[in-house]
This record gives sequence, structure tokens and C-alpha cells, in this order.
Amino acid sequence: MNALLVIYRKLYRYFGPQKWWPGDTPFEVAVGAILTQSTNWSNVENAIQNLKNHDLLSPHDMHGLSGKELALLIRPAGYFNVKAQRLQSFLSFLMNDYLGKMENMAGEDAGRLRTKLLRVHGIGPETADSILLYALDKPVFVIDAYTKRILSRHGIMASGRPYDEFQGLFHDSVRRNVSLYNEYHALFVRAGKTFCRRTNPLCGGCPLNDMLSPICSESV
DNA sequence: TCGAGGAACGTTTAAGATAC
DNA sequence: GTATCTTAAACGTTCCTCGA
Repeated sequence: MNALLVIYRKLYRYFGPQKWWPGDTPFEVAVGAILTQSTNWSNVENAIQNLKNHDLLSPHDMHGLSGKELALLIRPAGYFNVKAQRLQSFLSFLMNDYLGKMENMAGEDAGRLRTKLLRVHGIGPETADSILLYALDKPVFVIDAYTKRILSRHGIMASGRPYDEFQGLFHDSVRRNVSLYNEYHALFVRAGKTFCRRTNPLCGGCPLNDMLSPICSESV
């Protein structure tokens, strides 16, 4: 069995199912994917709750807001001015190309849609892949800082390698399956927060402890 | 002209320092 | 030993600068 499947089984056995991503609709998930850039999820929840409280969490309503109004509502998520611009770019894309309907977007081929998403201002690889996987059920693996840190500390791939190289590793060795990719990425986040922390990693209690690379102590 | 590298953005969090 | 305060680093992406 390849190392990535071993890691998945160990993490799943230890943490159990994570049931990601929180969000009532694909649109809410997409908004969350943009808002969660560079911040923790609890801040994103506050921002989304603000939008819900004002009954504005829909493509049409949000598209009608000014940048200032939007920034004020999403303030708890941090980088609010930057993220307001990014949300507006995404909303314009959604309205213009898919008539404001996430289900129209979901009908697009995954590869083509990813290319289009990456052309939207403010959407990079991780955000695009989060939208594809969690909002639109496309079998695309999401690579984040936790994934890179865990793989590099276990000698599977150096942390400095490009995003696409990490993703290719998963696409080549783990069968393309939405629920599997969903669960696996969520387990990486859980393990990264619980054990494989940036500073002072808790390798002793980690379920992946027996797979540690000799360069575990390397700063990543 | 193109690619690489670094700064900037706003907030949280962990770690270290200080006071009591 | 505990509580409080301060500081530095991290997070993902865009944009600008610099060198080849």
C-alpha cells in the first residue's frame, strides 16, 4: 500500500470522520473558501453569520452591495478590504458566466472550471480547489499549509515544492473520489492543528509518529 | 520579456517577558 | 505560580521590483 493511503488510514482510525465542509449551500461554501484565506474558521463563521443576519447571503444580494458595505459585513474574517474585492470578483464571475447559479457552475468540466477560477482576481490554487471539491463535488485534492508540513516532515515531499506537484502526488496515488478527498484533507487539517504544529510539534502522541522522517525537526 | 523573490494586506495565536 | 502584556510569526494571494 502506498504511503499516502497508510497516512489516511492512520488518521481516519485516530480522528474518525470529520464531516467537512460546514455550509448550508454551495454558494455559502464558496464564500467561506474565499473568507477563510489567512484566517481561522471561527472568524469566517462570524462574517457569514453577519451576512445571514442581514439576509444577504445570496449571489444576487451580495452582488448588489458596494465594496465598503461588503467589507463592513465581512470584517470579522480579517483582510476585509482585500477580501471584499475578491468576493466581488467572484460574484461578477458567477453572475456573468453562470447567471448567478452555482448549479450552472457545477455543470462545467472540472479542469476547464479550475482554469477559469484561477483567472478570477483573488482566487489562487487552494481557494479554487476548495470551491471545486467542497462546493461543487469535483474530485480535486486541496493542498494547504498543513498538508505540505505533514508530508515534508514525513519525508514524502519537500515543503518548497510547487502546489501542483503536491496535488499531482495525490491525484496519481489516491483514487479520484470526492468523499475520500474531502475526508482526507479535513484529516490533514485536524492532524496539523493537533499534532503537527508549526512550532513544538507533538510527535509523541501523533498517529503518524512511526512514519517520521529523520528530518522531522526541520522547520517547515 | 519573463520568472523569482519579497512586501503588503488584517487578524489570530503562540511564545516570551514582566509584574504581582 | 499565575495573570497580564508584548512581540513575532503565520495564513493565501496579488502586485511590484529586480535581475537574467
